[in-house]
Amino acid sequence: MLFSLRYSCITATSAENPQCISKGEMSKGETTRQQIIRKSAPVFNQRGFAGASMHDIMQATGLEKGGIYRHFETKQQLAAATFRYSLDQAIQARIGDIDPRATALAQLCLMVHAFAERPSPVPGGCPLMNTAVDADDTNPELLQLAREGVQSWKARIVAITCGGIQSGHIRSDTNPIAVANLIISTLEGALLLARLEASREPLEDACRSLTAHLESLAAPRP
Amino acid sequence: MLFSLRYSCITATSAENPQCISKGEMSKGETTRQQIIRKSAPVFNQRGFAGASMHDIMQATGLEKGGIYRHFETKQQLAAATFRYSLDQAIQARIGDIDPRATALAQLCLMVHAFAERPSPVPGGCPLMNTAVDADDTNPELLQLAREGVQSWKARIVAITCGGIQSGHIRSDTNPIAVANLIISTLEGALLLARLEASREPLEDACRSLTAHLESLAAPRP
Amino acid sequence: MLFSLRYSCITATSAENPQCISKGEMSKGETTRQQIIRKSAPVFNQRGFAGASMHDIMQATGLEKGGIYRHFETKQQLAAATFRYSLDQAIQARIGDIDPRATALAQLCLMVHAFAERPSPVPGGCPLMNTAVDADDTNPELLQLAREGVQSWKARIVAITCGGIQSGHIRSDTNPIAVANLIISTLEGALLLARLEASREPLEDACRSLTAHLESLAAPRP
Amino acid sequence: MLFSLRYSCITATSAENPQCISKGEMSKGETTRQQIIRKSAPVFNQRGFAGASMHDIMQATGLEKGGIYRHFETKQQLAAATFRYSLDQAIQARIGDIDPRATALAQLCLMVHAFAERPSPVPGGCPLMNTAVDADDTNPELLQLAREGVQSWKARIVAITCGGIQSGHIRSDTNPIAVANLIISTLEGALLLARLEASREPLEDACRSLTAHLESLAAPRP
DNA sequence: ACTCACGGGACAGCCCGTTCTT
DNA sequence: AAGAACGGGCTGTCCCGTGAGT
Repeated sequence: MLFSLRYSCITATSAENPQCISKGEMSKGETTRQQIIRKSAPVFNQRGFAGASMHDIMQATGLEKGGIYRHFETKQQLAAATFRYSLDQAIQARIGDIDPRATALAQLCLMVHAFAERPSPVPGGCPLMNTAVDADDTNPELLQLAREGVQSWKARIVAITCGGIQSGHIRSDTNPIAVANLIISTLEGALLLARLEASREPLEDACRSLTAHLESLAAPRP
Repeated sequence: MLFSLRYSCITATSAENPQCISKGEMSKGETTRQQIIRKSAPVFNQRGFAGASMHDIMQATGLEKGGIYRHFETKQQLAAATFRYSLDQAIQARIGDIDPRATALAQLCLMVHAFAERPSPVPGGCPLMNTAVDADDTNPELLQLAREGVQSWKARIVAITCGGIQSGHIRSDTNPIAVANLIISTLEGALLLARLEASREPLEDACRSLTAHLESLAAPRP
Repeated sequence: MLFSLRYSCITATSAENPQCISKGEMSKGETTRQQIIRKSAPVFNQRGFAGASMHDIMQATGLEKGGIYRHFETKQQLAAATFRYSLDQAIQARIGDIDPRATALAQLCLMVHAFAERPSPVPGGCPLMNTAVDADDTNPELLQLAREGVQSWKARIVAITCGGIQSGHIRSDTNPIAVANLIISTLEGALLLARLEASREPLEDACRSLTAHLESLAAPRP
Repeated sequence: MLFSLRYSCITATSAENPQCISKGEMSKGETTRQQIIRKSAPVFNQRGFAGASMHDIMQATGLEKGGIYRHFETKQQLAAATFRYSLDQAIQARIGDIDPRATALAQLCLMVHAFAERPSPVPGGCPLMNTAVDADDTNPELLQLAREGVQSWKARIVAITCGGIQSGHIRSDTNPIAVANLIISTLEGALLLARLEASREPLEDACRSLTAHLESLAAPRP
C-alpha cells in the first residue's frame, strides 16, 4: 500500500509507449525505434555506455547513423531507452508471472527462484547491476534510472511482505525493508559471483539460503 | 589446505613488487611507477577501462603521456596494474588485521563486519565488482584478474571454514564453499544496493543476516 | 541609354515570376515556393551559404526537408533564389519610389538618402555585400549574381547621371562611372562601419559627404 | 593623444608573441604554431569561419589534426589567432611605413594611397570586412575582434587628424571622427566594388575623391 | 504537396600511442 | 627520466539529399 505509488511509477517509466503495444499497431518509425532499442540493448548491457560505440550500434541495428539519429537525439537518450527496455524485460522475465493471489511467502519464494533460474533476457547480465556500476561517477541520468529501477523492485517486495503481515501469514515483527534488502543483495551478489565463475552454484546457494530465511518468517499457526 | 595454494597465488599477483616494499628502497623509476598506479587507481575504478582516458590519467598523475608510457607499454597494462593495486588495497583494508589465532567463526564474523563497515580504500567502490562488470564481454585479461581475485577471497573463506570444522568449532555438515558463496554474494550485493541508495542500511542488514547465519553454524557443545 | 539594357536585365533576374505577381494569382505550390524564399532569405543573409544549414531553413519555414526540396533542387538553387529576392527587396526599399521625372541630381540625392536612412528590409544587412564576401572564392554562381546586382545598380546611377548631363543639370565634364563608383563605395563602406560600430553615424557622414559631392556636380547656371 | 591608449591596445592584441619575434628565437612548438597561423590565414580569410573546414586547414598546413589541435584548443581559437595575424599583416602593409614626422595630411594621403594600391597581403581580401560580414549574427568573439580592429584604425586616423589640427596644418573646424569614417567607408566600399568587378577602377576613384577631400581640409596659409 | 524515414558522408574534436628532444 | 610534438584513426553528431508513403 505504502509503496504502490512508487511501484506504478516504475512501470510507467519502463514501458515504452504502452498504448501502442496494447493497440498492436505501430507506425513505421515507431517500429524502427523499437527495433533499434531491442538490438542495441545487448550492446549497451555488455559494453557499458562508454564502451559501446555508435558504430557498434550501427552494426547491431543494421542501420546507418542517419537512420538512428532520426529516432534518438543523442547516444545518451538511446542508452536511457535501452536501459528502460532491458530493465523492463528483466522484470517481466522474473516477476511477470507471479500470481498475486498466492501467499505472500509463496510469491517471494517464486520471485527468488525465478531470478535464480532464469538468465537475463538481455545478454550481458543484470542491467541494473551493469548500469549501476557503469554509470556511477560518470552518468547521473542513467544512474538515476537504475536507482528508480531498484527502488521499484524493493517496493514490490515490501508491498508483498506488508500484505503477508496484514493477512497473518508473515510474523508481525518482520521488517519488510530488511527483507527486501536481503533478497536483492543476495541475489545480485550471487549473480555477480556466478558471472565471474561461470557457474550456477552461487545462485543455487543464494536461492537455498533465501528460501530458508523466508520460511523462518512464516507466522506460527494459532 | 585445499585452497592454500590458490590463496597464496592472489597475494603474489596483487602485491606489486613486494620485495621492494619490504626492502624499503626503490629506484626513482619504481617510485614514479608506484605513484602512477596509486593516482590512476581511482580513475579506472570510477570510470572503467573504456571510460578512463589517458588524459584523465595525465591529470590524475600530473605527468605527461611520455612519462606514463615509459612505465607502462599500453593502457591495458596500466589498467591491470591499477586493478591489482586496488584489489590489494581492498583486501588489506578488510582482512588485513584478522587474527589467525582466533576462532574460525570469529574470523569470519570479523571479515564480514570489516567489509560492511569500512568503505573501499580506493574511491569508486569495490574494484572486484567494478572490474567484473566493466571487463565482462570486452576485456578478457582484466576479467581474468577479477576472477582470480574473487577465487582467492573465496579460498580464504573456505580455508577458515575448513579449519573451524577440523578444530570442532563449526558443524561438520557445513559446506565451506556454500558459506563462501553466501558471504561474498550477500556482501557484494549489499554493496551494490548501498551504492545505489547512498545508504548504509543494506550493508547493515547484510551484516546482521550473515552474522546470524554464521552463528547457526557453530558446532553444539558436547 | 547606354545602360538601359543592363538595368532592365536586373529587374528581370531579380523579380521572381513577375507575371504571377501581376496576375495576382498563384498556384498552391508557387505560394509555398514564395514563402520558402521569404522565410529563408534572412537565414542566408545572416549566416551565409555554408553557415546556413537546411535545418535552419526548416525551422524558419516550418516545412520538412522534403517539402523544401520539392521546390528547389539543391541548397544552392534555394540560396540563389533567396539572394535574388533579398536584393530585389533591398532595391525596392531604396530606389523604388524615386520619381523619374525629378532632376538627375535630386534623384541621386534621394537614392543616397534612402540608402542611408532605411535599413535593409531583409535582416542581416546588405545582401550584396554579404553575398559578395561570402561567395567570393567559394561559390561562383552566387558571386555572379552579386556581380550582376552591383552592375545593375551602377548602371542605374550611370543612366541617371547621363540623363542629367544631357538635360544640362550636371556638368558635362562629369564621369558618370566615377560618380557611380563613389556613391556605391561610400555607401557600402559606411554600411559596414555602421554595422561594426552599431551606430548610424558613419552612414550620416557618408550621406553628408556624398550630398556635398553631388551638389558640386551641378552645372553652373548660364 | 586622446586615442593613443586604444591604438596601443590593438597592436598588443594583434601581435602574436612579440617578445619571441624580437628575440628571433622560437621553440619548435612556437614555430609550428606560427606556421599554422600563417598557412591557415588565407583559408579563413577566403572561406569564412563556417566555410573553412579543419580538413582544409590540414591541407594548408600539411599537419594532421593531432598536430593542429595540440596548438589550438578549438577551431574558434585558431580562427581568432589567424584573424589577428591577418589584420596585423594588413595594417603593417598599409600603414607600417608611414613617417610620423610628415604632415598630418601627408600621412593621411599616404595611408589612403597605400590602401588603394597594395592588395591585401593575406589572400581573400580585407580581413576586417570579411570577418565583419562573416561573424555578424553568428560569432560574437570574432565580431568583437573585428570591432576592435576597425576602432583602432579609426583611432589612428583621428589621432593624426587631431595632431594636424593642433599643429595648424588642418582647419580647426574639422571633425576628426567624420574624417575617419569617410576614409574608412570609402576605402572599404571601394575594395568591395573592386573585388566584385575585378577592377582597380573603383579604388582609384576612391583614392582620387579622398585625396581631394583631404586637400580641402588644409588650413589656409596665414 | 508534403511528411516521414533513411542513407552515407563530412564535421569538429578526442583518442591512444610514438618519436624526438632535453 | 620526463616533456613536447605529432600522427592517424575513431567518436558522436550534423550534414544534404532521396524516396516511400499519405
